[in-house]
Amino acid sequence: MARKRPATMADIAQVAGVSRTTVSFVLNDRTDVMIPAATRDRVQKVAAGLGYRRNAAARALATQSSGLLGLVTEIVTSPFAADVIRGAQQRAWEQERFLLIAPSEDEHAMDALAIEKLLEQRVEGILLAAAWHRAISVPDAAKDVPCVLVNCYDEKGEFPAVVPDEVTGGRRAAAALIDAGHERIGHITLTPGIPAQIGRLEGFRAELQESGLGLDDDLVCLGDATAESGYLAGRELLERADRPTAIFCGNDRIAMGLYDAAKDLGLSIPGDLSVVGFDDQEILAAYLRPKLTTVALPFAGMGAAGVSMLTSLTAGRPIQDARVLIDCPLRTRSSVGPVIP
Amino acid sequence: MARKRPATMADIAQVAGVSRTTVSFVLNDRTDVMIPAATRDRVQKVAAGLGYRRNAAARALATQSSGLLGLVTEIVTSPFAADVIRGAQQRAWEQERFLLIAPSEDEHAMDALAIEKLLEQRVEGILLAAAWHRAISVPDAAKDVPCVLVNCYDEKGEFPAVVPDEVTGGRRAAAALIDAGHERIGHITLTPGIPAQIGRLEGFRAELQESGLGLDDDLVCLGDATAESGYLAGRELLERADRPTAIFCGNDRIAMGLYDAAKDLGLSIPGDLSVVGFDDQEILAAYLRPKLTTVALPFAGMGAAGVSMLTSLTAGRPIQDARVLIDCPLRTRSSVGPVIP
DNA sequence: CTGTTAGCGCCTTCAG
DNA sequence: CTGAAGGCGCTAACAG
Repeated sequence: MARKRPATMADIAQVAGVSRTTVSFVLNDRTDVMIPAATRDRVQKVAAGLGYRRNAAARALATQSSGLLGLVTEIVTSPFAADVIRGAQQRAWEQERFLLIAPSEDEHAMDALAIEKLLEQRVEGILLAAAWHRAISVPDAAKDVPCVLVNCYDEKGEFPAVVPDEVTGGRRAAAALIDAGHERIGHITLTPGIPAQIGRLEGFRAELQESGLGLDDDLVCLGDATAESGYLAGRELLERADRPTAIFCGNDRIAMGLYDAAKDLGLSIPGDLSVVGFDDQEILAAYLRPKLTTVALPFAGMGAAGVSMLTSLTAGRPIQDARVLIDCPLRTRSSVGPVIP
Repeated sequence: MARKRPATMADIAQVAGVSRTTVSFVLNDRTDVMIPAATRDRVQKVAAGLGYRRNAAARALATQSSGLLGLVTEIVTSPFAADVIRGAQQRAWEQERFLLIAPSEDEHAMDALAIEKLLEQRVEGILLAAAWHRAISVPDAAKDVPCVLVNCYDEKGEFPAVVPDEVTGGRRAAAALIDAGHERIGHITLTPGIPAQIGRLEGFRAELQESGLGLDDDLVCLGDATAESGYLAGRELLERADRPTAIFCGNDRIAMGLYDAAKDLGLSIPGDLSVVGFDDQEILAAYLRPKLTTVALPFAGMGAAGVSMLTSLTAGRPIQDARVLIDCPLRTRSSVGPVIP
């Protein structure tokens, strides 16, 4: 292990026989100052020779800017958090910034402690990401730097937020079913009252309305985001004499339960029943048999968008929209088929 | 947005009417120096009043220690990377350190660029995590700080590494099947030659051997880690007159393919065939029907263990084992049943 | 016990 | 074009 003290700019200056200023200029590629190519070259050679590596802390101290971004998220409990991290991380890396992650355990408040720690590191901006689309309360400390909400929003609307476009997602689901010729289409909802449930249903209903079909409220069953509820609601809907030929599920887990219900009733998918889910839970949706057609919740995209907004803000560029809706595209697989009379 | 310059120790000193040293002492809770409770209190009050927040960069510069740990991983391409991050992140947080993540895209060399960037941030140690258990070549730069390998190892064995105990995992799978009374047990391997394939088969074979059953080489089919290969190998094994009553799959994806093969042949699981997988891919294993009994690959645990090793090293404490094996526990679900003659 | 004094490594006016 | 000098916020000897 190399034990020797890392080379500093001063070392380079000494060896190259120039001043620290000159070294700084060439190492930072400052084009505004003219430095003879010869000097420039020599400095660079010496730097490389000494194995010079810039010291981020020193630079941060001097420039008063760390190049760090903070991300607070429920990393320990939510599998979705990982995707947000991935997207945010990737975008941050592209922008030559590092992402500092701090875990949040509090459903309600996005731990103030996490934010505090991030602020000590002098992050230039903070991303608060929720595992599921909802309203959160933001600790005051978050106001000390630009702050963007991901997959959540504050009641007062004080912070810019990037959230999934649930409504359009719902429309997409409906459209897929309508396009396949279905007319009796049911829906199993998520837990009543949460933004995802409201938005998805709203879009779903709107699309049906506009297509002239309309939504029969009788075909809307309340669920609660679990496979269990999907199974139960599925049985209920499918055991009716005039059962729907297609069902839009509030999420993929519900769809999974519905698959089981259909199986138990001897109904085949998509022959007897077409199904559309929501979330596109990686492995689940792709591995159900038949593969589930579903609307994707682009967590990585939201993370990336959040970082972009943040860097705009930290650069002093004001944000265009206070609320960015991220599109939820349809992932067509094999659970939707034509109506078979 | 609070625009005013953050308070510094000097500010506190001035307001509290003491020297910066004193402030530093009380704020760092240094017990080795005796400071009157009164002074201590006053300083703390002033600090709180001013909304003081320590400046990590300044401290890092002064102490020559950043409190940062680096993690290089294939975050963009591998879903497993997320678990390593989760485990590492959590452990790092517990130890009051931040984790800096840098993406690796190179299968072979764990990008030197990522390491370079991490070193610029003066991370105190680096974790190199691979998406699948294998040998990697480590860039020289990694030697500038303590470095631990996760889910991989270097050929020369120069770096401490934490890897899954594939062999014991293979034994666990065999034991589960043996305990259920199976005697004709087959195996569909991973891609031949990789550590996981070798280790799992070795453990599997050893356990069978020791139990007196032994492994019939005829019942070992070569696969390649995909569901496709699982299906094909599955058909081959199951169409035999003396088909095995149980099969251990090199991983969960293979098991999924095997499920399909069994289904196509009209064989029920676990009635006609017992199956054990490997990896415990979250959603997949838990959601296959019937749920898959499998051996877990504890990525989060490896990440956490890696961080612990790293902090030991950075603290100057030499590492006990150069190679730590992380246990792969059996996750018992519903795909293993008794032999039905 | 507390204050004074140097740096840590880098950036940035300001002169020469 | 290049050098000298000061400061970013904090820690750590070393005196008083």
